[in-house]
Amino acid sequence: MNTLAEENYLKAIYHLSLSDANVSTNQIAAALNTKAASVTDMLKKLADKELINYEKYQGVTLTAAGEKIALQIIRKHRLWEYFLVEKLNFKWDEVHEMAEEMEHISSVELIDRLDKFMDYPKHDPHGDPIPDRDGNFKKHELKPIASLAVNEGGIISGVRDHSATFLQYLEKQQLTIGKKITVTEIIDYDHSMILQVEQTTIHISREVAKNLLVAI
Amino acid sequence: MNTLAEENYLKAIYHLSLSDANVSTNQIAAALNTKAASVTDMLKKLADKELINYEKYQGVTLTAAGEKIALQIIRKHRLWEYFLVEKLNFKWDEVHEMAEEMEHISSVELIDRLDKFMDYPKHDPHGDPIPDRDGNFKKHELKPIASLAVNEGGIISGVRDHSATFLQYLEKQQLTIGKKITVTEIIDYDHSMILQVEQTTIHISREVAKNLLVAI
DNA sequence: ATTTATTTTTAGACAAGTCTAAAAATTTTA
DNA sequence: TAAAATTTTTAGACTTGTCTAAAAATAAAT
Repeated sequence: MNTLAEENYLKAIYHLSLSDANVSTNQIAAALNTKAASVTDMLKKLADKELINYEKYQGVTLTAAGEKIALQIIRKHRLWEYFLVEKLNFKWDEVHEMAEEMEHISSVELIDRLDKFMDYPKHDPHGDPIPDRDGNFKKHELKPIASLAVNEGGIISGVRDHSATFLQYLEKQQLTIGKKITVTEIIDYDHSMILQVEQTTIHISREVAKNLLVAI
Repeated sequence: MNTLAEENYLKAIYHLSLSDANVSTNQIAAALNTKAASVTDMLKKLADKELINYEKYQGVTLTAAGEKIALQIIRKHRLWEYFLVEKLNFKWDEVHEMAEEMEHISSVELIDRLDKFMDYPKHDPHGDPIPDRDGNFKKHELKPIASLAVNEGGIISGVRDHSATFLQYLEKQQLTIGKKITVTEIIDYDHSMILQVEQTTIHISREVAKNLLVAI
């Protein structure tokens, strides 16, 4: 089995790979709040285990084996988040830290039974897709509200920023997963947007619009 | 906070304290499957943190602070075991290893909500009492079936041996928590016992009788 | 196309937790 | 109660994962 640190590296590399095919040492250091030297040490270990493809100074990619492990950890993280929100009534901005611990519980049988217990949810409380036991999931085609034009709209289905402060802001504005929104106006000056959400009108900054995702 | 190793030591010392007031280095080493030298090292650390009372060669006891931590870990272990059996349908002989990992999830809020979710169970699947959030529980007065005389009986309410093989044996014989038993005969030769359990008669060895507990 | 800046790696060190081997303390036995 | 056996502790070493400081490689800029 892999250590906790190894699992966290694989997960970080997976997430970073979504934006950049080749992930750099510094990116990983920033993501894991550690130093580049420590990252280099760990990359050697992961390469020895053939979980990543690594050549000095060239950054890394996950091997098939590494990606499989990363997806299993992400599956566990998201299923536990769903559990915490749907069964234990935590709010969506409270569950990340707990799930960071719970994702390292090793039993596969446990997570499969948890999945069944909750009736095989497809998305976590933030709208992120939950991989099935084989690591498969269909990555939903979401776009930031910032990319919409006036009179376009969609269903709020995910966030780009998972920070508690952003989630709390969305909660307060009732901009939660599943709500239907339409862009009614875009302010030239600062690219802020005015949305129609059910009966109410909400004004959001470009910053928010870039981090809130809708399905068309 | 405490490391995983520290938590495991405190828990082991707590359990060993139930039989012997002063717990020896070797007892701890045996319980944790480690070496006496390693135990000595850890005892120094725990003593520095004032979680145990330790004097060289004299064995250890938990301080109030140490016992509080031990009871919190035991609370978590038993609540997760209950969850695994009652919600995820694991069998009582399958849950120990998983709970050993889950008991180290740190959030207190999480465990309190889990407790509420399951409607505040009083005992885990093996009959062991679950401490409340303040560490309080009433230790049930159980006695081994081996201590009963002919025509005495009681309700099966706990086990002394928690091994999977013993639990599987009990399951197969239908000697499970809650069953009412009566001793109908004790064999002089080997002290084995014949029990009446509902409609059936079961013959158990003295070994089994010593490890199966009843409430009178 | 060199110099400058940035990124990455190497080298050496440290803390936590473990080990083996040997010394010290305690307990048992004769 | 002195020798033998057992238990516990000390001493020194190893592994994992981390760090800082400095060297090497790569990228950017004049």
